[in-house]
Parts: sequence; structure tokens; C-alpha cells
Amino acid sequence: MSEINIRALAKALNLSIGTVSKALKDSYEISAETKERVIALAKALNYNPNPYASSLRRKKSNTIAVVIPEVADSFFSAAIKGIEDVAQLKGYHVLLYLTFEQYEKEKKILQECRNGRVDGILMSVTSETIDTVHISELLTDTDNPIPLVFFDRAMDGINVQRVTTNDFESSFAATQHLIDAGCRNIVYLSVSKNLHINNKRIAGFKQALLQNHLKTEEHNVADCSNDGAYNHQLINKILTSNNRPDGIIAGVEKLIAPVYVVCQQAGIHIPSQIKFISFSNLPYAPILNPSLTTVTQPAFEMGQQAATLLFKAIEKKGSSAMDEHIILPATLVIRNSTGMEGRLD
Amino acid sequence: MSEINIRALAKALNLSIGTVSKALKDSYEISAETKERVIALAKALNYNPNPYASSLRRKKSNTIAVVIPEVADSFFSAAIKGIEDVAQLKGYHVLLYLTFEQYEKEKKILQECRNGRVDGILMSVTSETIDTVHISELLTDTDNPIPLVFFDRAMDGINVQRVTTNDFESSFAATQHLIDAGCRNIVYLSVSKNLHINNKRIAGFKQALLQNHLKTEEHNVADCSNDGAYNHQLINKILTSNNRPDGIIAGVEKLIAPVYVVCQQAGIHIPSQIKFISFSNLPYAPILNPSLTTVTQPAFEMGQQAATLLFKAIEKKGSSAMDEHIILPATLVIRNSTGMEGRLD
DNA sequence: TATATTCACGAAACCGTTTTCGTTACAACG
DNA sequence: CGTTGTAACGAAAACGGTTTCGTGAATATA
Repeated sequence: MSEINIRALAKALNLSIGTVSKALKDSYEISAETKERVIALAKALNYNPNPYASSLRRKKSNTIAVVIPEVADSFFSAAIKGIEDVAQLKGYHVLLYLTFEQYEKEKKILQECRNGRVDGILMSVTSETIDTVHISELLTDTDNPIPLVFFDRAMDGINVQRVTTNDFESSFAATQHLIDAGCRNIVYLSVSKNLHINNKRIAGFKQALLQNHLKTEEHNVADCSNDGAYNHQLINKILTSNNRPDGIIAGVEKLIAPVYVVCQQAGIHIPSQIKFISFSNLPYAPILNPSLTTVTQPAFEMGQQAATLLFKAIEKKGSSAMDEHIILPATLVIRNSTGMEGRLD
Repeated sequence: MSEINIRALAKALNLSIGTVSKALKDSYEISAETKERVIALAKALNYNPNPYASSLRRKKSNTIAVVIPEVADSFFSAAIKGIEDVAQLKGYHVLLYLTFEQYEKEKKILQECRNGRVDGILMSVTSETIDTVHISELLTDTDNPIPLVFFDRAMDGINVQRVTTNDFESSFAATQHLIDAGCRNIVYLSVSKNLHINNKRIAGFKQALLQNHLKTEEHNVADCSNDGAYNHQLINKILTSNNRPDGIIAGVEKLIAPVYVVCQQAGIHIPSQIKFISFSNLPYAPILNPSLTTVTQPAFEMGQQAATLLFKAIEKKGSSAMDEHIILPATLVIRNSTGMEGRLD
């Protein structure tokens, strides 16, 4: 912090500290003339008020926390852009916390948020997160309930505002699209049984199978993990089994590469031998080989809306309806990985 | 902030505030017995010290700022992971600021850092950033020089620690690889003439041409912008001109997609008709059509090293050698986009 | 025994703002 | 003329920690 503080300003102007403070905040108590003098000198000396002194006194930090499992994912990186966008507009600062998909880290991070460091929290839970006590503790703090908004990866059984996509419907549509393309043995690559969005997507998947009179069997849902090597093996096992599927839906972006790689290695052609859809915001989907049909979420907008919701909750302190639930539609972008074309290469 | 503060603790324990504070910080002044009592109650009441009160008094925020132009770029997202990794280890908090490639935002953000909010700054400059006064102002603040470390996109003419890659050499190597593959008319797609790394890469490119007795002409370096539509048009113009190049080097990841798309649209086959290399950390490079030869930076490690350097500077306050310059090697990963194979598809 | 030292803790200043609550001077008002 | 009101500012108490300095008791030293 620079040596010039409000005290130095006051001394130079021969005013009291309080007067300077009020002048800078354009208080009605201060004459126009004095305000001008104060502001002029403040600008000349490049005065920058200490944010922590202010936070301490006002019990307001103008800072929010963004708690996410990962940043190298096109959904999250786009969502962060949306969040930053409205945060900058609102004059808020953004603390970024990565949980690296670890529940313990998430717990610790949230715990550290309970001391006034942030005015609110935006989060997408870890794939390991099962219980919600660490979250509900924040909300039910008798003295200081801290506003929290889920985006994308929300938790059930807890009364929290959230911004998500229509996971059931979009998964249903993706599945239907595969069925329409001729698939009869579709495998859904699941992220984590703990994730609500994952389960909604599985539900949509199963419902589509049901409505098309296709049986859902054990092997139709495969649980992937956070271990890339394990996932690769699992996918390899599925795609080289006797009962090889003719359609794949990946519930998360990081499963795209292993599917493509395994297909390439095993000589399985997409889409003639197997069709593939992934939930993903990857801007490179159009230039993959073949281009990838995706369920694409409006990530940027989701970030914006979640942040907007949070700021509303912060400002209205308590009066906010906790059950607000914004659902934005994802779009099925059809490309060649589910196309009907034969083997061209 | 929760209602339990250090005062409440002190009252409950029948101790003075100062004693409780010292006990929690494991001061030698406090008896083991008292420390135990204090810590036990603190844990029981879930006491969480107010960070801003502490920051105010200690003039230390335990927070750093990460100022970058963009997050939806695989280099930056990986670098952030590295930064978060060591920040969490060191007990620091990370404020994320996106400049959206806008110089004005960068300036404003840095200005806001000059009030004690952060103990240090990690940054990659905007493609618009020309002068360095907004940066040198931070460093030469008579009273409070705030440590800053560049990573990747550094600025010249200013004495700042930095972590970069061997841009000249890797660009040289990439160019040489294209020449070895038979290219004689290579175009370098430049990010921004303002960026130091970009100019180093161009220099390496030109040097390679020179050493191979190839002339560098005007059209061999094409300036792209931050406008996607403009870039697309420019690339389209280049690839459909009479003097169509037989090799392309893209200086930044975001130019990959337009090159592929234009080639596809114009029916130009990679690599038989044109060969393509991009600077990029894209994990999807192997599954593009064709797989993309890349110059890949050790992004995660760069984030780690930059953060480590910054923390060292923060701790040693002043005694740090400002000219420390860590250069990590990028690697040329050869894939099919520069391969010799003919048209197979 | 007188003095020095160590131990364990309390009192209070301090960090830089914000905000409440005076206080003064002056105008308005009956 | 006494009262009220208002405009413009100052004094001081917060906010919740940290840190310096003091202080009394116990122990060691001469």
C-alpha cells in the first residue's frame, strides 16, 4: 500500500479524516467546493483507499469466490469469462479456487470462506462430493449466512439457487438422435454417480431408450473416473468387447479424446461403425476427425446469470428467494460423428 | 463473518485478546497449557480469524493477482492450474483478473492492485499493450514496490522477472521442420506485433528461412487480430491466393480452427498440399483431422515456476534479483499435419 | 538477601476506513 | 429577540486482529 492514505490527504488539505472520507463518497454533508478540493488532490496524489480497512469497517469485501473443480475444461473456462464479465461491471473482485475434483479441498476452501473474505460464492461441486453439510453450514450460519449459487454441477437436497441446463431433456434428445441414426446398443459414459447433472443425464438417456423399446442393461452405463489412464482402459475394454456398442454418449468433455484415440487404435470407424456424441463446449468439435456432434451448454451465459443471481442475493441480503432455479437450454449440434455417411477415408 | 471473533474467545477463556492471538500463532510467550485451551476452544467454536483485520495490521494480504488476457486458451488454463497448485500449498489466495485483451482493462486492474489488496502479481500482457508505464509505476513506487512476475507474454525494456519459453529457438525448429518437409513458401500467422514473444517467434522463423536460403518477403508474415471474423477472412485470402503457401505456422492457438476450416472449405488438403504447425497446448491436437503438429509449452510448469518466483520475491522483499529470467524449453511435437503422407481420404 | 532474568500474560496502540454523533455558524422564522 | 433548522465539518468510536511494551511472579544468580 502506498504511503498516502486518507490521513495524509486530510493533513494536506487541513481537513479531518472523516470529512475527506465523506467527500470521496460524495456525501451530502460536504460542500461542493470541499469535495472538489479533496477529489483533485486525491487524483493528483494517486490516492487509492485501502480495501481491507474498508472491508473491515463495512463488513463487506466486494469479493466473490468461484469454486470449481477444474479450469482446463471449455465449459468452465467459458463460464469464468461470463462471471468475470459481470463481476467487473459490478466492481467485484473474483477469487478463484480450484478443487482439482477433490472433496477435501472443496471442504477446506468453503471453510476458509466463512470469515468475511467473500460476500458470496459461485460453485460447481466436485465429482467426489456426496454430502452437503459443508455447504449447508455456510447457509444456515445463524449470524452470517453467506449467499451461494450453484452453476452447472449443483447438489440435490439443499435449498440453494442454481443455474443449470436442461440435462434430462438434452440427454434425451441426444439419445433419440443416436437411435434415429440407427443405434441400438448405446453406452453412456458417466462422469460420477455423485453428480446430480450426471444422474439427470443418465435418466434422460434411459428414458429415451425406454420410449424406443430398447432395454437398459447393466453395461449401458459405464462409470468413468478422474483417472485418465483408467478411463482409457475402460473405454478400450468397452469398444473392443464382443458386445461392442454402436453408439456412445460421453457425459463430459475429457472423455472425448480417449474415445477418438481408442477408435483410431482399434480401427473402429466413426460414424459408420460407431456413432459418438459428447456433452461439450469444445470449440474444436467442428474440426475433429470426424467433426463431433455435441450437446453444447450456453456456458458464458450461465456464468453471467449465476453471477447476476449471486449479486442480487448479496444485495438483498436475506429477502432473496432461495429456490430460484434458472434452467438454460443446451443445444444439440449435429455434426459428422453421428452422420450417416459411410467410410470415406 | 461469524459472530465469534477473537474477543469472544478471549472472554470465554478469561484471557486477554493479545494472549489469545499469540496462542493461536504459537508464540513462545504463551504457555503450552494456555495454547491448548485456546486452540481447543477455537476449534470447538469454529473460530475463523478475519483475514482483512489481519491484512490491515500486518500489511500483508496473502493474496496474489493473476492478470491474463483470456482463460479459454489451453496454455492459460494449464498455467492457472500450476499457479493455483503452488498458491494453495503456500496458503495464498488467487485473485483472477481477465483483461479480455484490452489494454485499458489491464491498466485499470493494475492500478487497483496498488492499495495493498495483493502482495504480488503474475501477468501475461494484452496483445494491445505497447508501453510499460502502468507496470513500471508498480515497481518503482518509492514506498511500496509490488513484486511482479511475467509469464509467457512478457514486456521488453523493463526490469522484471519472467518465466518464458525459448520462443526463438522453438520457432526456428518449427520452421526448419517445415522446410525439411519440403515447404518453400511458409507463412507465419502472427498474433500481434506488440507481443514480445510473437516477435521472438517471428525472428526465429526468419532466421530459419535465412539459413535455408529462402527469402523473407512481405507476405511471409501475416498479422492476425483479436477479431475472429477478420482472422478467418485473412486466412481465407491467404490460402486462396495465387501465391498459396505450402506451409503455415500459427503463433497462437485460436488460429488453429480457422486454418482447418478454411482448408476444409477450400478443399486444400493438409498435409499434402499445405503443412501446418501451431504453437499450442491443445490436448485435442492428436485427434484433429489430421492430427496437428504443435510447439507445446510446459504450461503447468510455467505457472508453477512463475508463482514460485513470485513468492520468493514477496518473501525476500527487495533483495530479489529482478533480472531473474527462467526459460523453459518448448517441445516440437510432430504429428500428421506436417507429415509426408499423401492424400488418403 | 539483593539483584537479574525468565516466564506468562495484560494493556494499549495501531492498521486505514467508515459512520455516528456532536458542534459551530448562520439563516429563517414567528 | 429567542427558537428552530440546516449546512458543513470535526471528534471519536468502531471494525478485528497484531504487536509492542509493561508488569508481576517465579526462578536463577551473585
